[in-house]
Amino acid sequence: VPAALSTTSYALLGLLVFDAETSRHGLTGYELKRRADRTLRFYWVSPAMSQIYTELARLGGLGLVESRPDAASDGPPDGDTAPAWPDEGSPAGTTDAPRGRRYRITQTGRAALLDWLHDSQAEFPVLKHPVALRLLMGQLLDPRAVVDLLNGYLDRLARQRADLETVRRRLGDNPDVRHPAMVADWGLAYYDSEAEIVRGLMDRVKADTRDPPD
Amino acid sequence: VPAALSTTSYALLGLLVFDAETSRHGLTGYELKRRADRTLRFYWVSPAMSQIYTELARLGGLGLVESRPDAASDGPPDGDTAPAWPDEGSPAGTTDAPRGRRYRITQTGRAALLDWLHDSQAEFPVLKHPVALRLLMGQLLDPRAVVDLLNGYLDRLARQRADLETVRRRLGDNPDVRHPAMVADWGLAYYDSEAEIVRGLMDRVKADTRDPPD
DNA sequence: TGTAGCATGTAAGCCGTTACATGATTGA
DNA sequence: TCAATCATGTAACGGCTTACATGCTACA
Repeated sequence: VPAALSTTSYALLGLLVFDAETSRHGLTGYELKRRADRTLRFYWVSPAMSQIYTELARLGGLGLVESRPDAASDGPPDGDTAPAWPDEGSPAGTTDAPRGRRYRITQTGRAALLDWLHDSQAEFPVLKHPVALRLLMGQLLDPRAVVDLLNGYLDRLARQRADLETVRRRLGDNPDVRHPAMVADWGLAYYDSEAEIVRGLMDRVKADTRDPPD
Repeated sequence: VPAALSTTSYALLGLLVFDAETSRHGLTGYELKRRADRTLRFYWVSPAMSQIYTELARLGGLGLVESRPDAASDGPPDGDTAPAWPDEGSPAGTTDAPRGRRYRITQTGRAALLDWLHDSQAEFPVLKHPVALRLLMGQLLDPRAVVDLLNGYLDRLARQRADLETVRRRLGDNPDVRHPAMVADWGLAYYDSEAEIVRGLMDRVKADTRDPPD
């Protein structure tokens, strides 16, 4: 029954849940950031490092995540024997100089995430589209500048799509990541549609240039 | 050569430019808000009233907009005779109780907007998509809940599309608003594509439910 | 030896929201 | 006369970014 969290908090909890299902050590803030860069950024945002740490501190305060000093950074790749979750106060003498902290979602955190997934009406997406915004004022520009604007966008779009494609390939058809794969496909289809629309708009601009020179 | 402005500032300047080309009185903060609600919100955001006023004050301070007290609120619809831009210090005695302020873009403002349109590389759009974010964690949910989520989104999408369609209709094929019309068409195509993608995803979720029950 | 990556944090500040306060005008 | 709309603003605060500060490890 925690106080209201931001959507970004839940997004991070989501990343931690995924990790919990595939490993036992938890994630450092740094790793969390990289995961956010890999997937979250396409559908939400990838928070700044500094925000990740503040967020982690907040979630920790609420008991939604727990953290331990990271002593076990790459010991031998033992299957089972190593302590997966070392205790806070490590036995006296072992000054292992822990290099960081590893965070795991707690049961409470899991419950909070589930609550959010269930009873919160998902808000309508917010799109901040600088290209569309500029096109809106296209009559202030030379048609060539408008075409350049749209071409620039197509380039970025292609690069973004390629990045997402890489992510998608890594997911493969593993049923464990069926939903992430669906969302990646969504993103790819979105980029494709966007590119097609923009190409259409470019044609329109070019046609307007030939026919009625304003 | 003004200090850096936020994109939202330029968006408001854009609305003021449009107004300047079709009227001579300028806009009140309130009217600006309504225009933002009509178009800006689909591709950017519609700022809160309070922000519009603060933004207007800032732009005024930079000399990018000018404002006058609003005395001429709907006099007779005279074509030409009425003073379109009353002086600040109105003649002594006329205590017309100006109900507000009307803002117009200045030449400097226009130049700043043009500069921005020309030499700023348009950033890549930012999409904050709560539905995609939730779908990402779909394995934590009952497939039925996932379908509900997507259905809810389809509903909202249809409503949003209808709103934008209304806007689009008003623009018609008037060449003066060719670019706003293009952007509206872009939005409509985007909503259509989004709906199609989501329907596809729903089918996938349903198929997954029938075949491998996880 | 130095650069890149790993790792964590604090401080300042911007952008934007909600809540609050105020008051005039219009029309049912 | 009451509600809705027009109209303008201030205050508090949340979320997030950039800039800054620190230090370790791996490797070329």
